[in-house]
Amino acid sequence: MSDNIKLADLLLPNIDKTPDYYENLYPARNLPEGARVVRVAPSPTGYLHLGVLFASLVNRITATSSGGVFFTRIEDTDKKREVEGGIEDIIGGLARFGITIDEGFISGTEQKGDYGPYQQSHRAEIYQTYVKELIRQGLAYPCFCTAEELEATRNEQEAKKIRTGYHGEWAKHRNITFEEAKKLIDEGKPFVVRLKSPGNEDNKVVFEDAIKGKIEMPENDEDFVLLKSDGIPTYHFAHAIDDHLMHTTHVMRGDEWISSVPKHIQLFRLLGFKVPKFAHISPIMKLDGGAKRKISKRKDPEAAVHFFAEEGFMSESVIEYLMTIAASDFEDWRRANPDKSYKDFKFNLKKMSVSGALFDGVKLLDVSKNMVSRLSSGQVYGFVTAWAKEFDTDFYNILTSNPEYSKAVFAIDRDVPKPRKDIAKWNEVKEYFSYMFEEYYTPDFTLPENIAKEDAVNFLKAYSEVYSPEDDKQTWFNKIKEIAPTLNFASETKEYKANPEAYKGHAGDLSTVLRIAITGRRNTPDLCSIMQVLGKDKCLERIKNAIRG
RNA sequence: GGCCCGUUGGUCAAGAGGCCUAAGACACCGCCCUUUCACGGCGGUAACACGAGUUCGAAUCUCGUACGGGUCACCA
Repeated sequence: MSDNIKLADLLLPNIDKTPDYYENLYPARNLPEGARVVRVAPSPTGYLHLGVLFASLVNRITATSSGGVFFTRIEDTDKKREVEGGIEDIIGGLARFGITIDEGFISGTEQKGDYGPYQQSHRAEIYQTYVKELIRQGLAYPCFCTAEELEATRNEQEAKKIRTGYHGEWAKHRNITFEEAKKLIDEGKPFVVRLKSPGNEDNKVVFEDAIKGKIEMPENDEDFVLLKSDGIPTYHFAHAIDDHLMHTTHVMRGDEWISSVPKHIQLFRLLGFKVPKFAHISPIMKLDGGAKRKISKRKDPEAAVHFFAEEGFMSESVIEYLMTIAASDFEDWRRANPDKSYKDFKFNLKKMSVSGALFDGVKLLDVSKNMVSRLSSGQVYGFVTAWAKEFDTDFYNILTSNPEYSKAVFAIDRDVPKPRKDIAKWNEVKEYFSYMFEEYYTPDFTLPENIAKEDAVNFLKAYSEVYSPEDDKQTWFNKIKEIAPTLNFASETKEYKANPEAYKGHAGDLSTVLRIAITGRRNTPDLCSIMQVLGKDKCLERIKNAIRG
């Protein structure tokens, strides 16, 4: 028996399977030509982050566009950083944003698919089987260095201005013998398994990134860690094994991984795996002071996707906005296909930006206003109450105490050919329609400077005589026009503009008076509709109060 | 610092040697429409980081500089 094989048995005595076992267990997928198998592999270290949502979206539409598969995999190899409920938060969050998952974790607790388990902490035996094979082939070895020793090596390298890391002559245990290893093991010394890298820094590894194009980097010569001392793999190793066994065709992830690609390619080749295609997604940036930087969980509220729910953004609006960042041709497509789902958009990785986009909250607002404007009053009622139930129970109780009235309020200037585009998110609704609810209404009969108080009062008196809650828009305005001349106001705006000295104002000014009396504001949606919804009693009462001053 | 990547108006971006006197969207400004405000329509301000080179011709190719970003763990 060779030393390598003895070493492998010494290090991993309980592993009795061989890679062949798993190769047979997870056969190639039966998919049509061109179908892409992609995944998002979050680590449950916190809540769903905007960047993860974005990467998931890009993966999702890539799978959809190619008739492929999108799966999730939980990368929980770092138990120290794990957060309770993290899986549920992330996977559940994706679901709430309408990102459908074909395979892997489909909720916080359920997984489906033939290539699982989809959680790295449950795949230890698989990883160890492959590591054992690498050791047998002399491509991996145990390293007994302590954190202190590694630190000392680093300091020495820095002092000598040499490239830091565990490589070449600095790789202390690279040529450890079976006997030496056995002795240390018998002493109970912990160890990690490192790759015995055959790479040479002077060689170049070239790969074609589906987003960034051709990238050339020095070959990896670092004997990086494959298996940590707890027997769990590092990201690099788990990535190679999992994406091979799960038959991922395109690895699409954040571009912070680019610098690790030489390690990954080396691993795939050494293991005899087909190297997948890589697509590195640029991060969403944020302006901080004058500097652009990657959006950060710690500093930016909008980094946590939960922020958007609290603000009352529809998840569809956030997705729609993210699509405009993801694909430069998406907005053109949207104009041509206003009613289609973004899922019908033919996504092309080539249309992704090579550099990171600044998160533009103003643009999100615009996108969102357009989305909201397309909703019916019933839909708005559903969304607003769902939002208020969680974030504004007072408002929720008022809305649901009289659903028909609430819906009528939301129907104002809505269920019409050209709906208004005023509301972007649900937390604006209460303020926007505050005058429609007695609980929130604040009377304020402050008139514009060009209208005399006396005229306003006289107008309101005259108007309350002829007012009828049954009036349609035309009749409603005609009544104002009829009163206008009696107060020396022009009935028609054009008359007034042609001869402004002859009048005190025009009918439009009088409607403003009425508007202020009814709503306490100068600007509102259609006043006639507002008065119809408010009803006769309230209108008359508010007019009366205004007259009284 | 080493190694990668990037740099077109305030923002997102089109652009792959002549079609660029550089598209479109958001934002901003003006006008029109209009009972207010929105909507809508029309118009406007505003950009190829800098310097060399290749070429008849460069936003597009090459090199350098500057600036920005990423990465250098038993974290992902």
